[in-house]
Amino acid sequence: MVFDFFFKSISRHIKLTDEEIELTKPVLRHKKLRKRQYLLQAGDVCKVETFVIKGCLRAYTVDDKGHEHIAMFAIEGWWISDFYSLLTGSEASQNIDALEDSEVFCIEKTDLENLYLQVPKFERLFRILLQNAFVAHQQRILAGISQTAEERYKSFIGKYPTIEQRVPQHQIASYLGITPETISRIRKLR
Amino acid sequence: MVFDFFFKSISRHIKLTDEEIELTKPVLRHKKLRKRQYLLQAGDVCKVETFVIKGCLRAYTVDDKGHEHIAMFAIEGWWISDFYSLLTGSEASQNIDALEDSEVFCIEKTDLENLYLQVPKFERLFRILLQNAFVAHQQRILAGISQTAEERYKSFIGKYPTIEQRVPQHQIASYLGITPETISRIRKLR
DNA sequence: AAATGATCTTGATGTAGATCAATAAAGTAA
DNA sequence: TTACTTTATTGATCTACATCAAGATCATTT
Repeated sequence: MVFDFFFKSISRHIKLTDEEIELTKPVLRHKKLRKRQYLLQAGDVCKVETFVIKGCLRAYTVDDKGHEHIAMFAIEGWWISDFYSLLTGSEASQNIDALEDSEVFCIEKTDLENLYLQVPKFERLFRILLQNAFVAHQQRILAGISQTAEERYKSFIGKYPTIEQRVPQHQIASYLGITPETISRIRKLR
Repeated sequence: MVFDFFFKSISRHIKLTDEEIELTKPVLRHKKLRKRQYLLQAGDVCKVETFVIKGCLRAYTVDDKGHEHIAMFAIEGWWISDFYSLLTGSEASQNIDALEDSEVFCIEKTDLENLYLQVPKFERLFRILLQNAFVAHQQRILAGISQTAEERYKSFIGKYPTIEQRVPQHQIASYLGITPETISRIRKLR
């Protein structure tokens, strides 16, 4: 059953009763995405928070020179959205698309807000997830301002070996703020 | 009264009843810091989340070459801690100190966790603050991987004019991941 | 008031990593 | 099977920014 992975995932942080599980199911919209398919395009408004059941997605901006800059990857068990757009209702600056054939659950913003009230444990869940994101973000920022390209690349591999194996190197380059050529050269020297 | 600024600040996000305010007051430990005084030193465990009433603090790491890298500033109304250390109880990698004579409220981790249960609105408050931090962090990350030193500096000035006026330029350089010399040169060309 | 330290500026030089370009290899589609 | 696209590699060159060093200005302490 598609729900199983979702509830097993969140059980790491909150324990739901059977009734709470039943309250939650209706707000989860199951969706399949083919490789390269957009979940969100810059300029549209991001209406949903998305949980990845299977596959791999990315959120990224495109600058005026046409270069992509990856804000985040999301694999099984992770959440993804253009959070600013979702929060404020403004146009998304980020695109989100699938790097592999994927399956996700989408939750409408309003449904999520109702869920916070009906099942306050979700308020706790998202606080915890946001706490973890805070730490990860801060480490990424500090890495960006204090480490060399090589250090950041090696640390990425150490932290996210799964992602490194699944996504093309130039995507990782774009996440780290370096060029694919530089990654290639780092790899050559062992 | 020192409490006033605190409750006025958080009222932007949550409305507390008088009873809830009285429940909250006892966990706020008022503290004065002199310029350069440490609130936390790397290696110690961060036990408190801190609200800035007055003044300006910074959280930063020091690398093996002795260079400082500023994770965040905090002025009036902002919160600061080594969040990873606070969360996990591990040794702090960050130092926190005062850039000006300052006044703060410290909340013990355990007190905060009790507060989440006694006054669930605090769960909501911190979820909201963490949401805002998420957005700010992501913007800072994308700036770091997609913009030049000049673009990041100008955008910093636009976003945090107060901090730019209060804090020495080399601190801002250290926050942006550039050298003080480069900032000086950027400023010279208008 | 003198002394010490912090901050900012300016110039000379060095370098990590970007850019550009060409090729090869691997995937995917017709 | 061929054709087309995506991905990775390698070399040559360029540049944004760091590093090093010296001097000037400003603030803080005694």
